[in-house]
Amino acid sequence: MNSDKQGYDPSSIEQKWQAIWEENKTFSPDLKNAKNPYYTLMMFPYPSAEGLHVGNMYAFTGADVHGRFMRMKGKDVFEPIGLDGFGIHSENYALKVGKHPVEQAKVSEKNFYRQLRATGNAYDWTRILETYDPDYYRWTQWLFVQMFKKGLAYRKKAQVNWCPSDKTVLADEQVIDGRCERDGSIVEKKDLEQWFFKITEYADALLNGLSQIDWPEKIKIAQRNWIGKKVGINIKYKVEGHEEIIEVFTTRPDTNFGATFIALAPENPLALKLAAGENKKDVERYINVFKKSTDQERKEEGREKTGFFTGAYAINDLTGYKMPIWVSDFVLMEFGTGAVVGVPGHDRRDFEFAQEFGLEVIRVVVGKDGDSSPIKTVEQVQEEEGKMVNSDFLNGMDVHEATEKIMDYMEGKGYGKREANYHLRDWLISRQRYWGPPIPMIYCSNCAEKGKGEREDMPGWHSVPEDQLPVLLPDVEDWRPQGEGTSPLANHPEFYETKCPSCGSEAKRETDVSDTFLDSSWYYLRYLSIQKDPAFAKASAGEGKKYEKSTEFRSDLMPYDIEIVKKWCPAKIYIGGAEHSVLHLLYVRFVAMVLHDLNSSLALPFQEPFPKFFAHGLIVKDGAKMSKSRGNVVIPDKYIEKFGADTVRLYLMFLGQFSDGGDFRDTGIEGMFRFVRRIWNLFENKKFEQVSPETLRMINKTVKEVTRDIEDFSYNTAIAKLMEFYNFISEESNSWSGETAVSYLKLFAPFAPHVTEEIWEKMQTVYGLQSTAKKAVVGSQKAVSVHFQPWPTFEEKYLVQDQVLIPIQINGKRRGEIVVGSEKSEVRSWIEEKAKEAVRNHLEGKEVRKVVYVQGKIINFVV
RNA sequence: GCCGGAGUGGUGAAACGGUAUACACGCAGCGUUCAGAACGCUGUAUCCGAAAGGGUGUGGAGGUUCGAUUCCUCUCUCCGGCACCA
Repeated sequence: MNSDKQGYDPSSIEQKWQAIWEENKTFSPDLKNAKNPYYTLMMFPYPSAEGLHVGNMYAFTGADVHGRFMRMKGKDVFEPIGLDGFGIHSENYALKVGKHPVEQAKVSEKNFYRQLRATGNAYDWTRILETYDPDYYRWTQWLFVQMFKKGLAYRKKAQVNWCPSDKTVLADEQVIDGRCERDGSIVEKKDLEQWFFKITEYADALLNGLSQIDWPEKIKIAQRNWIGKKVGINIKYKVEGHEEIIEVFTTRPDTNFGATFIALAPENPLALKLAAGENKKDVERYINVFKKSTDQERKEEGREKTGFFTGAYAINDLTGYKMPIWVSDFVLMEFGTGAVVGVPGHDRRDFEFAQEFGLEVIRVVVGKDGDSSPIKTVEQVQEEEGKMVNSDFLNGMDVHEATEKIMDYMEGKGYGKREANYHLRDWLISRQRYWGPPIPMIYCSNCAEKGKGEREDMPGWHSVPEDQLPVLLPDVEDWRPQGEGTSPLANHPEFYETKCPSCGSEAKRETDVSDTFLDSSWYYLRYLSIQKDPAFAKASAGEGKKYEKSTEFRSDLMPYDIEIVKKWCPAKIYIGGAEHSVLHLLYVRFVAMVLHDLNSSLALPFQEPFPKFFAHGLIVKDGAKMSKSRGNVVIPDKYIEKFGADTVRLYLMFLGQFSDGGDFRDTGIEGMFRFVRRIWNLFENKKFEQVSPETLRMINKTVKEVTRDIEDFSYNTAIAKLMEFYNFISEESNSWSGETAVSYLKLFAPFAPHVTEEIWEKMQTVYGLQSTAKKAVVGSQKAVSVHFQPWPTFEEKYLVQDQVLIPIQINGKRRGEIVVGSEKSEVRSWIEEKAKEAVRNHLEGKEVRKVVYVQGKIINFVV
């Protein structure tokens, strides 16, 4: 082989093509007229920290390969990108580097877009968006207003999660093991009045929708668990000597004949009401200690049960048993009714509690082990299936049957009512921070006094009229978090002082901002609706009236172009990380469902925005997720500079399965660079000739396999097959034709878009292959690009080999092989004879009892 | 504790129930070179053997099958998610 090595210069090639693509709007589809819309969406990045890291690049490249492939398959691919730049991530980074978030956003934006351009992804650069752009967050606020108008946004004083270092409240989804999702500080409880979204109203819809979408099972399971629907019964118990009724939720009413106590959550108001005399003091003290504790302390592993007796008793109607009523912190106020009925024989926690305080244990179920003795140890606690005992009319039934029977019975007697409970809580949406969209609400005390308001159930509250949006985030100097349960904006009368939209009197704006996850809950709709046409911009600035006459969509009047949305949505594929399984991926579904239920022309025609989701793997470094605090963030820039984006893309995609991710190390990246350069040299040096049958077979095989692998997101094996073809064709003795070269180049194009584009161009001008290159018309420009060429096809007839290798096994062990003409492989008896001969020495003295022959594949002798 | 996923060469990793280790990295030898870099060629699971050849091998133990990395049961280890949710 010729050892020419100077030719390939990635940086000049890549810069050249990135500029050409962007200038010609090569990858900006005509959203209105596209014939085969294919919306491929990638989760947009948080542009915080020091820049795009290789983990981001890995994810984005994988998504881009898919998009490029679909484009060559004839789809009009829309592949947008933007920045999720509002929110605590970015603000915390600004805090760290001591810069104003507005300033930092400008720096990050520039840097991220530079990096994103350098990766060579086929983004539509005419439709980028940033969540902190008033043109965007205006509509995030609009979304909030819709939530309010539909009764889905409300205020509630509640004990909420408070992160002391971020100095804001957090949603349940953002608390992991009692710690803040972002910085790991222990979350405290705080009584604050906050804005919530009623995601619980969509709990069943969110649950049921899961069965209709093509998502990884583990994400569906995570969402199912998070929603946590439990079907059971609310049972009412009378309290001896009191008017009060205690209501408990249970999924195991079948065991109710074994109920021996009641436990109340410390927050349950009944606890203090029922406690009397000496007991009252203890209960009060217990509740006070509880209030000061953190969730972390309360839920600590293996902690002994604590609690106090209130002195009161509830009556179990089934048995007449006087159940002592206790208060204990193992009972959660947020779940069910904040009270449980204790059946210590058949619930571990109840047993532990009963042991601690000497309460009676009654067995009512006998399990598989047949143990029917009194339950004395934790190991004996019977939580599984079994047969009922000591339970009157339930005796002998299995637990499932008994559960239905007893619920029917209780409902009939009026003791209780069937009920479903959910783990899912309403979405706490307000944040006491600066860097987010101000919540577009106004509170008027004048209206409040009169009991008036936009909504009957929320006197005094009005949403900001839609034509007054956005409520601009003011550029203030004291933007740092306060820590007093208010946002920095609460110090700015010039921001919050306003007039009531209803009565006109002095009123106050909400000063909290909304959660970052609201920003990202609808961005896919805005991508489709961005208008950056200069004529339009002028018109919307009041300098022209051209647009007013038309009924066309205007991005300054509407959040999204519903006609375009109908054409392109739901997105064909959504690609992103699985770490958002119960955060973003739940919220985005919820918001789509709400928008689907809008009572306006903007109502979405679908409920599930992403019928197909692909979860890419995570790139870690030294076994740990990349993060600034660990100091293991790898930025791709220096690798791109040294080897070119094509090499880095290939290298990342070759690491392993796209769904697996992996540990990043740069050993081997040079090997990939050598491969790209070899391809370059191959096209420079190898002459096109008559194609041989072997080459024809090889290229057809490669087309077949690479196509299948890309369809399966098995990029690493696709690249391996491209290498195999190279190894084959680089042999001096194997010739190729221009047509073969074209096919090969196309297969390579999604992975290495720049070098293939350069070679493609040369093939037309220098190598004189004009005829094979079809011109692609893109936008208003004519672009001749390999990325718009039809994907190569293969024909089965070329895949047939005239010689086949048949391995010979004896008792399943490989002992030899024969090479036969493929037409001969059909003749079983002949193959059998040949094979026997080939492994004669192994068969000597043995009796062949059975022969298994899989035509053209393998032959096995059983001896 | 519960629910997922994964354990294959020195390394990243391949294998519709049919030749285990494709492809690459690394390493070794050779060629090219004054020399190095780069490039090219050859070899590279492991054990016995000079070789031919043979034995053993996909975390471990069983099972189904003519044949198992692949399917089933049990078990160990690692990684992710959830967790005092009644």
